[in-house]
Parts: sequence; C-alpha cells; structure tokens
Amino acid sequence: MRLSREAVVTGAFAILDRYGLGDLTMRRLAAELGVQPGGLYWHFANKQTLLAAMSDAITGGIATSREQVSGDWQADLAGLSRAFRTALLSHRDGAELVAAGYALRPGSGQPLESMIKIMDRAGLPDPESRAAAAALVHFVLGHAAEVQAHDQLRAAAALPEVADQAPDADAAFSVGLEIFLAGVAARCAGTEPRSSRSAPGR
Amino acid sequence: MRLSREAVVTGAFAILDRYGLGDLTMRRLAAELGVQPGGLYWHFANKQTLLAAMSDAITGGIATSREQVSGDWQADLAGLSRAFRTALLSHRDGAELVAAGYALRPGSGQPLESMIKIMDRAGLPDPESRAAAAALVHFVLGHAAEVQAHDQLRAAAALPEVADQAPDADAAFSVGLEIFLAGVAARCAGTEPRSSRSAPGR
DNA sequence: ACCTGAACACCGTTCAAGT
DNA sequence: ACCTGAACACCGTTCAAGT
Repeated sequence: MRLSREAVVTGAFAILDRYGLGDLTMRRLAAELGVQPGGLYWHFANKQTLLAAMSDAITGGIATSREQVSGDWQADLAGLSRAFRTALLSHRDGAELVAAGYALRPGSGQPLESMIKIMDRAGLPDPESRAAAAALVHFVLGHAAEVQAHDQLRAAAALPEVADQAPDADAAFSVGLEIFLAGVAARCAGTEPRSSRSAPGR
Repeated sequence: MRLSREAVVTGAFAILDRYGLGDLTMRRLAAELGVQPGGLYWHFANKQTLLAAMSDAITGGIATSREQVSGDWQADLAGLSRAFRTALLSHRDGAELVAAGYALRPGSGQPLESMIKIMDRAGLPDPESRAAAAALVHFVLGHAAEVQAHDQLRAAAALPEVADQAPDADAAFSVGLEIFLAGVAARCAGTEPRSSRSAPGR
C-alpha cells in the first residue's frame, strides 16, 4: 500500500500510544508500516519534522474551537487551558512531545495566541499578555508532563492501585489555574473593561 | 589518571557547556576523559543516573541558602524563584536537563520543598501549597528552557544581534512571577499568615 | 513519483578479561 | 577496585538504484 504523510503520522501515533515516545523510532515506524526506513524520508525530511506534525495534530483544533465563547475572560481562559491539558493527555507522552518542539517553533499551532487575545480583552496590554500567556502554557505543559511521567512510573512498577492519585492531579491543576487567574485579575484591577473584581492588589 | 564520580560529572559539564545536551554522549565523555566508554559504568550505573547527578549539582545549594531570609513571604518566594532561574541558566541546556529528570524524581533536590514551606508560612495549607509550588516550578523550568532554546537558535543562525531580546525574557519572567505572587496573595486573603496566628507575642 | 538496499556514522550498555 | 577490549543491539540519515 502506498504511503502518505497522514499514514505515517497515523502509524507514528499508534506506536506512541502503545510503546511511548522513547520507542518511537524511524526504524520501528517503518517496520510498522511495512516499509524500509529510508522510505519515510520521502514524506518527512527528518524525524523532527514528523514530531512537529504530530505536535500540531495534538494541539490543532483547540484554539480555533475555543476562541471566543463567552464574555467572561476568566471562563474562556480556564476553558482553553483545560482543553489544552486534555489534548496533551489524550496521547501517551503527549505533553513531552509538544513541549520538546514548543520552544523551537514559537506559537505555530499552540493555543498561546488565543490566550493572548483573551487576556488582551481582559485589559492586559500586549507585552504583558504575551508574557502571561507564556507562563500559563509552561504551567500546563509542565503539569501534564508530570502527570504522564507518573502514569508511566506506575505502569512500569505494575502497581495494583487503580485510581491512585488521579484526583490529586486534577485538583492540583485547578489550584494552579485558579492562582493564575486571580493573579491576572489582580494585575488588571483598574483597567479591566467589565469583569468582576475578585482580588485585592498588593 | 584515576577516575572518580566528581571527575566524570566535571567532564560531563564541560561537554554540556561546550557542545550542548544533544552531544553529551557516554562515548564522547569517555573520550574527553581519556577512558573507554565501558569504564564510565563503574562510576555510574547508567546515563540517566549521571544526568540526575548533574541536575542535582545545578539545583543543589539554592534551596538551603535561601530557605528563610526575611519575614516577607513574597520576597522570599520571588528570591527563590529568581535563584532557581539563575541556576538553570548557569549551564547550557540546564533547564532541559533538570526538566527531563524532574518528573521522575519528585523533589529530590529541587527548590520545590522550600517553596512549599514559604507558602505554608504565607497561610496556604498543605495540599494547595504543594500544587502552587509545582505550578511555580513548571513556570520557571518552562521559561528557562524557552530562553535557552532561543539562545541556541540564535547561535545556530549566527545572528549578529548582540543583546537581541534578553531584556524581553527578563521582563517576561518578572511578569509571570508577579502574576503568580498576586494570585497566591489573593488566595491567602482572609487567612492570616501562620506566624501571626500561632506565635502570640514575638 | 515513490520506495528498496545497503551503507555510513553513530548510540547506550554489558562483561569477560586484564591490572 | 578499577578499567580495557570487544562485542551486542540498536539509532537517524543518505543515496544510488530500481519500479
């Protein structure tokens, strides 16, 4: 069967979900697709490009669908952050994969630009909204990467505990997100258009 | 000359600073030390253990020296975060190195525990202070990793711009840090700091 | 246009054997 | 105790040659 970019990406996700990022090699992928390793390089210039395509597949579709939902910027920002987290957790090692390519390709498909827009509407001017969005992205990426690392440690140790500390991770994410939202709200105090005043300044 | 754990770590840092994390291989390190690759495995069980030792060398000495400086928890937390950032930036790819081992070895030498203590004193109870500290660590790690990735992209492109956007990065870090501090302060509003509650007349 | 075959230049790790 | 020599089982990538 003829190969294609999509077929390669699909096969790559199959290996990622079954064996993890460490075992996602060009040679293993070629074997999975019934092809010689060199054949992959007609469709992708190198492994990095393939990983970038996978990263875009994970983060794509989040930003556009959640751009402007309501007038409440805090709800919008929380929803976008949760959607980002869910997308990262939807594939094994998804956070590590996206984080690896994130710094190299600024904003290419990440929800960063959407976050900046939401904060702009909240009353944060451009340089600060960009810095704030970057901080939020770093938090979500780091949190999701930690969750998935713990997942794999548990799987490797074959612990019989079923639901272990999944609720802990969810609660920890909510705490971090709420702190961030409160911090942005405090910084917007005075300049904000019409949102609720929640936190006192410093 | 006889090898030692410290000599191996020192050589590893030399390669890291000169060639980057991607070129830090056991074979190259062995050549640098005038030794056969297999010889390294008498001092370190595997590469991961060596990288963990390097990570500890980077983060060690921050937490202990900056534990309780003043009574102002915001100043303490900001100082600790900045010291953490400086430590990560003190070696090439330092943030990526520390981040890679971070999720696998919870808290082993990271300033996370110090952050938790500071927030405890600020009035945040345990489960929340832990989640907040994790969020702060993720922000600092992600920020530093992005800064260093941009550093290398600039170096690879051989851009003639000298000071480029280093001030931008510093300002972005400050914004993220201030937002976080304001968010924690907002969450602590109402609950008095521990020192004024439990210590009756000091 | 799309892929094979085969090679190039690497990896981390192990382990008998030497000293 | 500490390291060598040599191997094992892999990597990503290239590229002439086939179809």
